[in-house]
Amino acid sequence: MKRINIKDLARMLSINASTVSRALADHPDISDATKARVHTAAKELNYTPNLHAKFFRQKASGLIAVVLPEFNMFFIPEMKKAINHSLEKNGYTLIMFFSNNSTEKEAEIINHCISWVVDGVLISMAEDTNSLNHLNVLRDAGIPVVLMDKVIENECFPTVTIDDFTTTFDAVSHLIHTGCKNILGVFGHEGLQISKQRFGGFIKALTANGIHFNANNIIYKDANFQEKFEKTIQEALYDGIFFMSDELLSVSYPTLVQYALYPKKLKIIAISDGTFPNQIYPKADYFLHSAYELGTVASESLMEYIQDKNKEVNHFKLKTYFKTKY
Amino acid sequence: MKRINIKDLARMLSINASTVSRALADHPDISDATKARVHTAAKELNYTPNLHAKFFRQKASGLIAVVLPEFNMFFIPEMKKAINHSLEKNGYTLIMFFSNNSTEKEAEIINHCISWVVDGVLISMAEDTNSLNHLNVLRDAGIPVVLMDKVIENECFPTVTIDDFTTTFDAVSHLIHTGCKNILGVFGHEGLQISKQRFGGFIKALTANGIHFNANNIIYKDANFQEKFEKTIQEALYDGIFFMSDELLSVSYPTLVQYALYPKKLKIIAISDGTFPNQIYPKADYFLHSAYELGTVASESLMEYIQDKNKEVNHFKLKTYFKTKY
DNA sequence: ATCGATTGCGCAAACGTTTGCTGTTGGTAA
DNA sequence: TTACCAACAGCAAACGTTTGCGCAATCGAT
Repeated sequence: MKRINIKDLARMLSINASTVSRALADHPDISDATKARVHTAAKELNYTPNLHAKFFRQKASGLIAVVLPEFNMFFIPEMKKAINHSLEKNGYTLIMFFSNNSTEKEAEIINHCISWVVDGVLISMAEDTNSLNHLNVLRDAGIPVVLMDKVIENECFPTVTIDDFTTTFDAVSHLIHTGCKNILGVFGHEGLQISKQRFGGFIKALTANGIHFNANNIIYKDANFQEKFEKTIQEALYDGIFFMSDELLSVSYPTLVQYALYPKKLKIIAISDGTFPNQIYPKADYFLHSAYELGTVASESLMEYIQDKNKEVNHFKLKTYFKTKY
Repeated sequence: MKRINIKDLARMLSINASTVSRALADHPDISDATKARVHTAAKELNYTPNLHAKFFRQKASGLIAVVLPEFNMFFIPEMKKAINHSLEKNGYTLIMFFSNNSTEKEAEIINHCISWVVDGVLISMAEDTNSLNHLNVLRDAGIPVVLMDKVIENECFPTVTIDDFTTTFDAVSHLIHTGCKNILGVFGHEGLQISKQRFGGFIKALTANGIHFNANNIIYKDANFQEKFEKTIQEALYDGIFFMSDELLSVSYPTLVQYALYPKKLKIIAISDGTFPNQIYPKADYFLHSAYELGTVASESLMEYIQDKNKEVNHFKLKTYFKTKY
């Protein structure tokens, strides 16, 4: 069945296409009577606008691209909800892209964003991305960008993150203050800036409390993390473990229970949005890194940059909250 | 900075826009020399095509819409990966929409798909959707649709699911054969067809094994599921629990451990893609409902319907596999 | 040398929508 | 009455890309 368009409607109502367009857009130039006629006809004939034609003509799409390293089960769903909520409120539509933690793919996607004529971009960087040069095309095209969560500190693009250093410092200090002396820090991909920041906080917490740090105190995520983790916890007698993320906690947890370490023999604390710590028992302590809050702040911030293209670049650090069981 | 388009390129190279277009598309009519000139110029000047103009002109977008009830942490990420993988292989691009389990929103999205000029739709229905009438607009527009996972059985639209009845029957039978006599079945939203199907298999398994069924043997998910579950497991002495999904297992699990029921006092089995059962210890038994396989089959099936619009409607039931710990 | 086929490119229309401008009414104030 | 303004709707161009068609030049076979 042929798809019906504005011209068809116009012909059938014996009015001009421009009138139909304006009527559908509730333009003040059009009388209520005409608007009513148009709307009923549109409903009747099941008219659906062609968005590509619309975006094409308007030279704007109302689309906001969200570029993420992976479609992770943790963090991402909540963050996406938050972003979507605040975008919809402002009349924008979200469109998601995944880089699969590949810098090249990330660069491709960014060019793709221009092809999509997006009005703004929210991005969380891939693991091994260590430069922001591939974002310059967006700046050149006048498309605002906000980096979030997995970012690279810089002068050009605004960022929204948690205070990685301080949060980790606080989390590890908490372990120490509750009696832990031999702490293992479990970190994400070594190249990530957030890993480095959090590692910094980790070290600082140890040294500030007079605990000597050595290589046994730390493990990074890599291809065969599970085995490495299993080996590690058998080698030394840890009394506390810090997990940099929900994901790391979730893959490590079964091993901890299997070796009867948790909850009896050691304490754990994580930086987490609270998902996994509440899916186990006893529930784990964590510093709440709210995915929802991060998504909200990042997208609202982006809205501001869209409205005021000259708004000065700033860097937002979200607060984190200590959450304990019960 | 002004965005550069095909006409700009054409002007600068003193050739026609159509030649540029064909050169970029690697059309055989264009000489290799010209193609080279065009490509280098395009790269040089950072040309990015305007997709909306392209899709608009072509009257096709290469877009496949995936409509899902929610951005769940279970199942969805894997399924999305599978779909994306097979779509990209075929030159299509995935675009996701979420209905938030609202039938109205679902209908909205479906109209939106037409506006997006998508070439096909993969859809998993919202909880309370009980008719497929809102899909007719797609059929009228000649856009192929494949229902997956959370479907409604029908004659018009192809479906891809697991064999809910049999899988549940097998899962519950497994509990019984390993000695369980008082089994609780935990099901999703009561309105969902998959809940009904799985419930059917549940009953059948009980009665086939001479176990009398009563209201205490079953609990459906609703707003305050957690409390209901907690109350339920205290009231009767279950020796086995069947969970219809990963999600239900994950929200129930802490309670089971808290009351020291799992793993000592009862067995559990779930229909799951294996995520959560492997995030706990001891790992839970489950019937593998492979999200990846479902995504793959559904999208490949959709490709076929796109290629052959007259392909007969069929209903695919995926096999499930029993998975035990270790 | 002739004819037909092929190669390489240009011309112009078309896709559906929006929007600046123009024009026609009818009403109101001077 | 004249002049002006508001309300409403039509005209036509424009957005960037693709594509059917046409045409000239070149090639190969006879």
